[in-house]
Amino acid sequence: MAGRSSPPILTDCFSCQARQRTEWCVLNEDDLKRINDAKKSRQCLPGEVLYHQGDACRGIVCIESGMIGIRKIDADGNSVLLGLAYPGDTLGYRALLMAQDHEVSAEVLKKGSVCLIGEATVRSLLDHNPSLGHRFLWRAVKDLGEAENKFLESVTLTVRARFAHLLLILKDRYATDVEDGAISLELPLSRQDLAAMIGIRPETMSRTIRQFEDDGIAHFSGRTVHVPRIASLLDEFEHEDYL
Amino acid sequence: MAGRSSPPILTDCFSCQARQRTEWCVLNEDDLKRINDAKKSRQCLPGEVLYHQGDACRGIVCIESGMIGIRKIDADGNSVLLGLAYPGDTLGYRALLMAQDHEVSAEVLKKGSVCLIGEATVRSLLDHNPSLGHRFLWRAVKDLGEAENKFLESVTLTVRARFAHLLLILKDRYATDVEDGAISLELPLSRQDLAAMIGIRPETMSRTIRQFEDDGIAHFSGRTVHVPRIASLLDEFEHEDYL
DNA sequence: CGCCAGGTTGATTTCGCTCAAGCAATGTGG
DNA sequence: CCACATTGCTTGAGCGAAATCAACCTGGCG
Repeated sequence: MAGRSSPPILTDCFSCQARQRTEWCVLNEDDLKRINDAKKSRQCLPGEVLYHQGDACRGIVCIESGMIGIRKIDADGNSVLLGLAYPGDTLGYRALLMAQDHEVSAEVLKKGSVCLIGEATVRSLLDHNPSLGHRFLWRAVKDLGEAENKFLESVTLTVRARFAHLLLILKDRYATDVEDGAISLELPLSRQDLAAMIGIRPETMSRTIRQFEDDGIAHFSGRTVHVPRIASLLDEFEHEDYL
Repeated sequence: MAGRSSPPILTDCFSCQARQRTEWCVLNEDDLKRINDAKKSRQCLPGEVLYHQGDACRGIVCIESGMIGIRKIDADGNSVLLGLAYPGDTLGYRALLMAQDHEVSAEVLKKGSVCLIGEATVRSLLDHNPSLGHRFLWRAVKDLGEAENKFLESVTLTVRARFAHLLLILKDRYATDVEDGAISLELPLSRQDLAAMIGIRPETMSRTIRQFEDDGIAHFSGRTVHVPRIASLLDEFEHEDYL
């Protein structure tokens, strides 16, 4: 499914809606022009892989629209979704900075468009614009904190608790409808991808969803979830065992 | 055990052995003088806590000698050792950059000396010396990669495999004696801290060590370990199930 | 229509946690 | 100096959560 190359499109950094949210918002007119000239935009479709784990890093990817999944696969073929990336996020900066191959894959989950910016351009901008480096530093530090939390959770919390937490996180972005304590959300992910996000097997995901149904914590129908009481998710998440 | 404040000592950044390995190696004479004047050095003893999870961040800590453990504790009291820090490592930069409280504790594991550098000094140096920011960026990106690997391992590998990997990592620093495939190492950690590093219970650590003994993979006596064949550790680590 | 990927469900197993006891080394106060 | 806590480590018994193996059931899609 991957690899069918999509048509290039015309996008303009100056009018890019996502730019405000990116690390690039600190660029001045000149720098913005440089990046605008150097970048290549293109559409991308679900299933497409922007870069594979192990690929040489040729530059970075800036998401204008759509959704990208960051996936990591170990030697035994276990696949884990390390995170989701949205418009304004910049991908691949880590491999670029470490000057090594990509350690993760970036896979399109929802159709959208991305811009590719070559290694040389990025390096030159970084060298000559300190505040750009600061933004990336800030970003890396934030990601680092989240990664450490995930490790902590994976070794201390049960699957139920981790799934509850995942739903709480997805809520912030996907809650379509909120009324005093009750929410409903449209998940952007398949069941297997949900499973991959908390590092469990698809079967276990199914069963955990079943449990939440039976316990009245949430109702699942396709990719839409209805949670009558957000508080119950919080209970599951933090109140591991309330005795 | 914590909190008995140790005597300040005199240390000079210019002659600091650890500096070559730090982010600060990019400082010029002037900056080095500023940091040298602003810093406060002191000895620290095992058990002492340099800063607690939840403390406000007042600056950063630079390790001149000794060993520091980075610990994170969740709401239920589960303690995990996220990493070890050595001479040349700089701690607390994350809380400082994010301008928030420390998310982890830094606990002295081996006697040594550290330098404390105030928030204002660090910020001013960062603002006015771009390459310092680049060094920290590089460092954060490296830590991020490691953190993600730990998450991946925790959800895919067995305890045996994770422990084998931990030994392989400790080997690089603590292998006291190597002869064609056989090594012996002096662990810097108690059993419970070893357990905390891979997110398991002390009892499980005991049993895993027992297994390694029984399988002839390693021999443990106190804190010294003898591994007749390093290859067997590698097998445990990557060859999860070879059938 | 057959095929296949995604999802659910059931039966079974296994790995690691919990609870509990015991033990050696160390410390501590009378 | 001994009686005693205390702390770190080990071991056992039992349990429970999640993985594994396997069947089956959809809903697209050629």
